[in-house]
Amino acid sequence: MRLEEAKIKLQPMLNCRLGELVTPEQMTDIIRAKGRTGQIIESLLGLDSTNGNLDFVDGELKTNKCDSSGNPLETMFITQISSRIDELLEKKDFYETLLYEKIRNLLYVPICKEGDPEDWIILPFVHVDLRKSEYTNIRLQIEKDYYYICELLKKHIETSTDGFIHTSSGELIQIRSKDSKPYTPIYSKLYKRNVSNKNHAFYFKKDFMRYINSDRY
DNA sequence: GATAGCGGAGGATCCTATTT
DNA sequence: AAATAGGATCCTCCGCTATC
Repeated sequence: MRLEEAKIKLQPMLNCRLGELVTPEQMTDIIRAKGRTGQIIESLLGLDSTNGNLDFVDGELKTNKCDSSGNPLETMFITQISSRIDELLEKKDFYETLLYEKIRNLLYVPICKEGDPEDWIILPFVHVDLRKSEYTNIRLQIEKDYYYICELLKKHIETSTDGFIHTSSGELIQIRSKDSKPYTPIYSKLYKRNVSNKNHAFYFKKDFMRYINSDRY
């Protein structure tokens, strides 16, 4: 499925309560299973999830917890880094990274999660295509953030007391821990040792969502 | 050739300490 | 006291290997 097709399918669901769209059974455990809402949206769109790294053939879907005005209440997960740590430490070209592939063409769907799950609302989405000229500034800022974060990671590995990486932030994106027990340590071939006892991931900071919200559909 | 089960990627949010 | 930063944690899905 292409991203544009998903926009059309999503259109009638905007401003709908979750209770109107799915059964109570589908909402079971939705609080504890943090990613459930995202998976529900995927299934409502009819995504087959057999698409390699991306949700769409040409882009990615992200949902995030918001208040009723669409203000983001959390940072937004992008992708884990454990298997690609050395690419980052070598400052691989931004446009060749999985990070860029994941965020290049993004359908951002804020979900207002005030009240009971059946009353949660799918808010109007934002389509962020970083290749378009209107997003040039944001793209360049993220590129800048990326190289800066790569530098911070190296600095942490070489100078922190535990020799591990720690939260590394730019203006719009950051890397911080992301794992569950049992942890997956991050091993660097470059340094020939573990550079973290648990996995980490790229996240969008809230400022990214605030920025793109200014042109919500 | 099936099926179980394990590990890592993917769906995210929660919690506590620190800063403002 | 409220907001942000930094770290921790939760569930699901899927592919690969081990085992049937």
